[in-house]
Amino acid sequence: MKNISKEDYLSAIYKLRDEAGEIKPNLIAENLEISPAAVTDMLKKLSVDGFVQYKKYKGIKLTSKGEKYAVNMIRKHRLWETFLYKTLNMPWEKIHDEAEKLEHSSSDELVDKLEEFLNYPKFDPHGYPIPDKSGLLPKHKPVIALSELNKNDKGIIARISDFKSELLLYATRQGLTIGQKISVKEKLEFDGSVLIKTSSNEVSLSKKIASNIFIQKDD
Amino acid sequence: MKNISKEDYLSAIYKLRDEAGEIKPNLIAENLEISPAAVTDMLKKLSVDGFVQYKKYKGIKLTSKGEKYAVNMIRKHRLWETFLYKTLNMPWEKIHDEAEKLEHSSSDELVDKLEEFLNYPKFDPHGYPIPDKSGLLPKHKPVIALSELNKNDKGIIARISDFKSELLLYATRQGLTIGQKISVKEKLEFDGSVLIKTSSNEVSLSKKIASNIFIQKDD
DNA sequence: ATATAAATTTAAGTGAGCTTAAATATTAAA
DNA sequence: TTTAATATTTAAGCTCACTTAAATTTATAT
Repeated sequence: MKNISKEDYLSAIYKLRDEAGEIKPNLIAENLEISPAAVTDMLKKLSVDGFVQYKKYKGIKLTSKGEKYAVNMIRKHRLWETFLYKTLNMPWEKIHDEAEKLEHSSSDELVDKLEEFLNYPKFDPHGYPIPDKSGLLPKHKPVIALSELNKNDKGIIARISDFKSELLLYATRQGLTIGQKISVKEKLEFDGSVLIKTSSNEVSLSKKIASNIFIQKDD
Repeated sequence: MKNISKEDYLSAIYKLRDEAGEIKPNLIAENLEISPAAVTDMLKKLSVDGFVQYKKYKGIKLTSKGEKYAVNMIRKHRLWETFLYKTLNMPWEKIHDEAEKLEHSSSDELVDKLEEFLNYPKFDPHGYPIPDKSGLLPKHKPVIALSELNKNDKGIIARISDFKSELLLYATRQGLTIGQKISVKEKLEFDGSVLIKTSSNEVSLSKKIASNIFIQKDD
């Protein structure tokens, strides 16, 4: 039995909205690896507590209270990731899970001090923007999933989804890192997989993998 | 309803043995601020899991498995305290509670890296020894509670109990810090309170407070 | 438009870790 | 050594965040 807290629901909703746009209970369930029924349960509570707007079978939306709460969790998460990676030199693919735990165990005051110590970083090691104390995200150029690029498009890798360490390990082994220049050599209609060229070699990626790698496109 | 985990029980038992010698269920209950009945409950579980030796109405003892576990938690706690104090400059009296949360949310691997980053500190900010990776405590001169000293005894403050932030704040305001030289000017039979002299001034302390300050005595 | 599939909610039930109140064992005092 | 006080354990019950299974609503495909 997992013991996912309200905090996790709020972060998950926040992130899913960013990625998927609309938020469905099933998506949350998948994301947190719990049953859909548990999600329904919790949505009712979050609604009563004023964190989400929720109508049965209808949409889910963070209230401004919920939004604030979620952004703060995300902030903690990304600052901890940065600390683990930059300061402690922990491996890329392990910091997400570790930060996931730490974010629930640190006060705002602690995290503010941590931010100061890290010298106010703007992006975490996976390329995600870090909200500041007041919840504002740093300005950054728009990014687009690699799976959405077309043949001959070029750009640099700006972000790689961090929720699956397997993906990160794989990316590293293929030489795909944040900041790396890439171009799309080919895109298969058949299964949506793409062949891309990095500075050092060529890599073929499935559509699913490509959809978790985000590019800052050259214009 | 508090959600104290097994980890807390084991740390508490470990610390109480160090301080009080014998371990009574009631003491654990007080320490964790839960009912004695909850302690009985948990002791049974810890016993089944092989962390403590426990016989109804008889003593409580950590098994070597429980001991190992507890020392590891203490290690995490003290390293986090050191980090919060030295690296993040958090105030003395706040780091205990903060570390209490972090210790449950960090893997052994993370804490080993943290130790390395901190350059293998031997004592935490309150003067407690930090166990190394294999569970060994650094060698250190014996300490004795200030309440046990007699008139004209001299020594230096080696350790101050960290479980009550109020005590730490008070100590700081009185100029009592780790490493400070002190001597006992007077000790009242009446209530056990002591009058001590520091480098800068004279302070009167109740017996209770004096029993939470530990001295490395001059011989 | 209707049948089928998929998503969501409801209902009933579980285990962990607590609570209070009552019962029992141990310790201390008369 | 009996009695009273204190400590500990048992018993019953609560809440939380889950689960599975069944019921219901919504979406999709023919």
